[in-house]
Amino acid sequence: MKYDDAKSKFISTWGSLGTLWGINKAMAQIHALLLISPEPLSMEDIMEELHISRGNTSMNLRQLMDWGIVFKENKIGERKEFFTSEKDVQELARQIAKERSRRELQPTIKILNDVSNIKDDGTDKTKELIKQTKALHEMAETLDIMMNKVVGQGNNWITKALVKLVK
Amino acid sequence: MKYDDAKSKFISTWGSLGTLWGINKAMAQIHALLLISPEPLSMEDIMEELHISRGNTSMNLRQLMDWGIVFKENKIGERKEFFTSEKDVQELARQIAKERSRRELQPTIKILNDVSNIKDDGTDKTKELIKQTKALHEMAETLDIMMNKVVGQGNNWITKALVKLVK
DNA sequence: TCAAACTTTCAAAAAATATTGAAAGTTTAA
DNA sequence: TTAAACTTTCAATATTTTTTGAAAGTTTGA
Repeated sequence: MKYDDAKSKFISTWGSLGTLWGINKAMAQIHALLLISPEPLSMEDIMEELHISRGNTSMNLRQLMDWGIVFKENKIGERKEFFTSEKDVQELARQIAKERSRRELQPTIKILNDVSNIKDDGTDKTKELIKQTKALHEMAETLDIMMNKVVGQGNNWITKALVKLVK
Repeated sequence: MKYDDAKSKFISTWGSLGTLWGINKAMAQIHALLLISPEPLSMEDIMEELHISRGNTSMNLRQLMDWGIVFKENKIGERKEFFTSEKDVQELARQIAKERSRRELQPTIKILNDVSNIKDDGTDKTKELIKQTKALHEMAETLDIMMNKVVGQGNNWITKALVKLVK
C-alpha cells in the first residue's frame, strides 16, 4: 500500500467509525487528517483535502476544539489560523473519556439515581423498575470510575498492569 | 416521582442515550421497556406502549435479538411470541462489549494494522502516519482486551478489585 | 479610518436515517 | 387443505442530521 492509499483509508475508516459513535463524518475526518499531519493545517488545507465546505469545516473545527482535542495555532507572519490535533494518543483517550463522562455518563447517572429512588409501592412492576435501574446505576458509576481513573490520569500504570495481567 | 413518570423518564432517557451511541431510538426504547418489564411482552404490547408501528417493532426486535440481548419466549397456549430482555446487567454489558468488539473494534484494528505497516519511505508525512496509526493500533488492542476480559467473563473479580483499588 | 483577509453564522438544500403500513410470508390447529 | 392469527419485508414517506454557500462579522495593518 502506498502512502496516499494508506492515508485515505485511514481517514475514511476514522470517518465511518465516528458515525458509529455519534460523531459526524466530517468531524471525525478532520480529526484523522490533523492527527497524521506533521504540520498544522489551515482551513483552506482541510477544505481542499476533504472536499468539504468552509462552513462545515469551521463548525466542526470548533466542535473538535470544544472537545479539547484540536488546537488553534498561529504561524508568525501568517494572518490565517492553523490547526493541530492532540498527538499523544494516551492524552487523546483521556480527553475523550473525560468529555464523554461529563456529557453523557454523568447526566445518565443522575437520572438513573432519580428513577431508582422512587417509592416502592410493593407492586412487581415498581420493584422491577427499581431493581434494574439500581443495577444500571451501579454499573454506570463503575464505568465512570474506570473511564476517568484507568484510562485517564498521567499514571496509566494501572492500565499497563491490567493488560499484562489479563493478556 | 410516581411509577409512570419514572418509567417514561427511564425509557426516554435510554432512547436518547442510544442515539448518542449510534443505536436508534426505537431499538433503545424497546430494550428499556423490556428491561424493566416483569413479564415478557408481545409485539402488540410494545407497539402500544411506545406508539410505534408493527414493522418498526419487528425490525428492531430482530436487531436486539441479533445483539443477543433480547430473547423470544413462548407462553403455553398462546399463539403469539413474547419477548424479554437479558435481565442481568453484568451479562448485558458483557454481551454488548463482545458485540461491539466484534463489529467495530476488530475491523478497526485490522485496518490500523494494515495502514501502520506501509513501507517507510523516509518522508515526514509517512513517518507521522505510521507513528500515529501504530499508537492507535496499540490503544485499540488494549481497549479490546479490556472490553472482552475485564467487563466480560463471568470472572469479574478483576473489575471488583479494580474499582476498589481506584475508588 | 478603511479595506483586505480572514472566520463565523445560519437559512436553505441535500443526504442519511428511521418509520410506516399494507402486502407477502409463515405457522398452527382443526 | 384451509383460513385465522400472527410476523416479516420493503417501497414510500417522514424525520433528523449534515452540508452548503453567501452574507455578516471580525481582525489587522497601513
